[in-house]
Amino acid sequence: MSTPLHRHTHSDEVATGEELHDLVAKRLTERGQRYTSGRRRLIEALVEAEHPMTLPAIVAGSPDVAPSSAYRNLDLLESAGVIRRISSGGDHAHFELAEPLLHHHHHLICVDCGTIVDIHLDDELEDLVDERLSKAAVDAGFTPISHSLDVHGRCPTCTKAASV
Amino acid sequence: MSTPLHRHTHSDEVATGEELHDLVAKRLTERGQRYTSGRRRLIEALVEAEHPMTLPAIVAGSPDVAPSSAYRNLDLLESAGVIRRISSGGDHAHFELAEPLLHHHHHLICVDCGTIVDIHLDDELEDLVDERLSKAAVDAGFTPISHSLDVHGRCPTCTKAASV
DNA sequence: GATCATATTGAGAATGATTCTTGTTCGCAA
DNA sequence: TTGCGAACAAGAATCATTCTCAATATGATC
Repeated sequence: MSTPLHRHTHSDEVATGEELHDLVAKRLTERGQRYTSGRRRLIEALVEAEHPMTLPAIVAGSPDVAPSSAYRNLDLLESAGVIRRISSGGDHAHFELAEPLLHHHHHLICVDCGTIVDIHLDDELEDLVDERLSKAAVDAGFTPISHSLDVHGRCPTCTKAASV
Repeated sequence: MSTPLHRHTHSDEVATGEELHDLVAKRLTERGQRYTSGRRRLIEALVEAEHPMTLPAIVAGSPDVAPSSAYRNLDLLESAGVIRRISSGGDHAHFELAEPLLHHHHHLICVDCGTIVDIHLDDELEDLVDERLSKAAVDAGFTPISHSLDVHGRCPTCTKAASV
């Protein structure tokens, strides 16, 4: 027995533009919470960046976002399932849009500077990995929710810097 | 082109007992550092636990280890490649023995309590994943070093607690 | 559109994990 | 032994994160 950890989303299923914000609003409303302008600015920062960002980076790029609110709202958006926290990249956690808003994908993480870049695996391999991991989890008594697959290495910039 | 990220280790290649400590000592000596009793206590705690541990857990279990020394030495052992830091599990980072001292493996991480349990995939799948990830990394200009594969879910205890 | 109850905000204080500092101790080599 | 540098431990300092609370914005209801 092995329940799939996720359903692969295809290009046309990923929300974009106003549609994306509607989906976020819906998620929050369902939980009795509001999609305020502050929260929207956080989501917009993540959409525009097109790669996972740290909290300081988001705050630095959006002058109207107070740090204390950023911490609070990033937590809230995470527990609403709208964004995802990635803890492996260096000092700070990185945030990205969660799966219905973005394709299922994995990460290249630079061990030197912490930069994170998205990568995709083909569906076939993804399904295989998914199935095996679910099985292993269930065998250990765990209830699987999702999986993450990271490659640790050096980004182009740090690779050059290291070879000097 | 895709360089393997790691070589699979087999049972008989994993160092145990005194052999393991010799290997750690060698790694440190190569870097002009000593394998002191304090550092040895940390390694022993990780060997005995048989699963990744947080720093507070290690300190709590080894009365003679001062927190400030634990931080310092865990960092040092990590940069010597003897232990590995896992950042995804809850508030605190977890530590485990690094690969030549332990088989290549992956983790089940409880989203509620942060507990981490090791799992293994068969070599065939492992090689396939490895190859595809390396290719993706190289295509993006990254120099791959290792990969990690985590399943996020609920441990048996927290699964029960959640269903009440 | 005015009012109300409540969710949300943001500035700064409080917390708490991690890192630094310092004087002391230890380990290795001569 | 003796000496030198590495390593140690206790506590101070730092800094990211969380908490507090008065002010504000929001959406529902009239």
